[in-house]
Amino acid sequence: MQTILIVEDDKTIAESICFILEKDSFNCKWFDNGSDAIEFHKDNEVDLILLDVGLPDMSGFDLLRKVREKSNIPVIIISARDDESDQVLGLEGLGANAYVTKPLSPRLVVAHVRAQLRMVKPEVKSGDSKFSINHAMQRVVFLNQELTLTPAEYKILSHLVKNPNRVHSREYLMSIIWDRPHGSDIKTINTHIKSIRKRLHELDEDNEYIETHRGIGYSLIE
Amino acid sequence: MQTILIVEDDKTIAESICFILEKDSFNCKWFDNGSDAIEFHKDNEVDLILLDVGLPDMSGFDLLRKVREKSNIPVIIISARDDESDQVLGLEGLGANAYVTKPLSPRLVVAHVRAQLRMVKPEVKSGDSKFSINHAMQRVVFLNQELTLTPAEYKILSHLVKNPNRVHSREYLMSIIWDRPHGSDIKTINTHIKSIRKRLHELDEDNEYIETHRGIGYSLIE
DNA sequence: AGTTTTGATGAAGACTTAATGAAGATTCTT
DNA sequence: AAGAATCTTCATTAAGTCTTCATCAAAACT
Repeated sequence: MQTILIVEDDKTIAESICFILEKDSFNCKWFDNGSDAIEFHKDNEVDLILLDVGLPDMSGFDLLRKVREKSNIPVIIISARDDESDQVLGLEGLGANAYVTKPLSPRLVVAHVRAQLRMVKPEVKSGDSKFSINHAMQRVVFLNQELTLTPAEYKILSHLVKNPNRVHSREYLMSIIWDRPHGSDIKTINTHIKSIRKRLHELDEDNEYIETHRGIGYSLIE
Repeated sequence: MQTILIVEDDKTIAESICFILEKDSFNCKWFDNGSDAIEFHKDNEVDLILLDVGLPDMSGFDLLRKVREKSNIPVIIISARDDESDQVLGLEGLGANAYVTKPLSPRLVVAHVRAQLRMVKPEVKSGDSKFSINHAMQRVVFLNQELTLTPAEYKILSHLVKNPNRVHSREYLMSIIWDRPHGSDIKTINTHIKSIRKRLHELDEDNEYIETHRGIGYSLIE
């Protein structure tokens, strides 16, 4: 599932956008200020940012600048001002991907979100991976065998399989296990990874499929 | 050079947009009607389409539909109507990538064009740098090989790669390694640079990519 | 040339982070 | 409520990484 980060201080707007996004099966994360959003973006996997430039604590442009230091994900700027120089600055100077002006309907925002994401993930490659997912059975298939996994293991591994060759932070993997915030130790992930590795090694003891990225998290290599 | 196809029946607008695009070294091709544009698109390599939906001979939406039958290139819709359902139809239903409404300045249009093209070619290989960054894997790619780096090394090198040909002070590089102030010796950087150099020399022993600037810091040369 | 400053180098030790095995807590099932 | 499965925590061990230090080399300055 793709995660949309929405940075918007107007609660009503944020909520209605989130509502539609979540109905469209996006994972939506809302912040009403810039610094929390940056913090979240640092540790988590975010696929797109919806950014209101009028924030209480910092300019949306500053936030965008900070985000762009680290990543190239699509950013859609939402602005109350129809000011052209702002638009040019955002799009060209700071590397935003789209610029929409208020008033706007949530429906329209989602249309923009989809338009951007369509570009990023053009083809879902179903190559010759040793993994596949039997979604109906909640099973991960590895080397043509169905793995017996616990619910938490399934959630983690199926996510890794859907997004291989990509580092996933422990924080993010935690958020996959639970729907709601849950104050437990981040090291729990280590233990789950350990048991997933054990299961994989039962079928293929020669290869290591899950790679550790010290200080960050794990990735599945194809 | 990239070719932009502009479909717009207002000659003044088209010309001023073309003017700026060509100044920005795009190749710009203008049509004032849909059918000629489709004809051209069929036989030629086009990188982006700027499309006015109010055309004399056919609806811009029909044109978009026809284009989408065979290609996924970015399409920016220009519309005089600020009608929301049109926007949603264009973006979501027909797969446009952006939607801008008149009145608009050529400058702004070009900003949108650039924003779209940036996505298609995510890492601008400006010149053929031997470095690029695989952000998803938290790896620096050097001579098409992924480097195995420690967290500190990754932070330093990826920053150098993003800002090449530019001297970075040790103090600044320190601040990149840690989020919070950390009272350790500035010479630590020397050691990190040493190990980065070692890793680079394993793949290319003949060239020195990191230059020392006595009394200041280091830079990466392309 | 000699002195001083600054950087490079290699290696040791401190520190941080992850893997592991096992025990306790929780949840689910029967 | 008992039992099984699963999740989380904890202590220990292992591995990897960062920093420091001593020494050597290079450049800059007198």
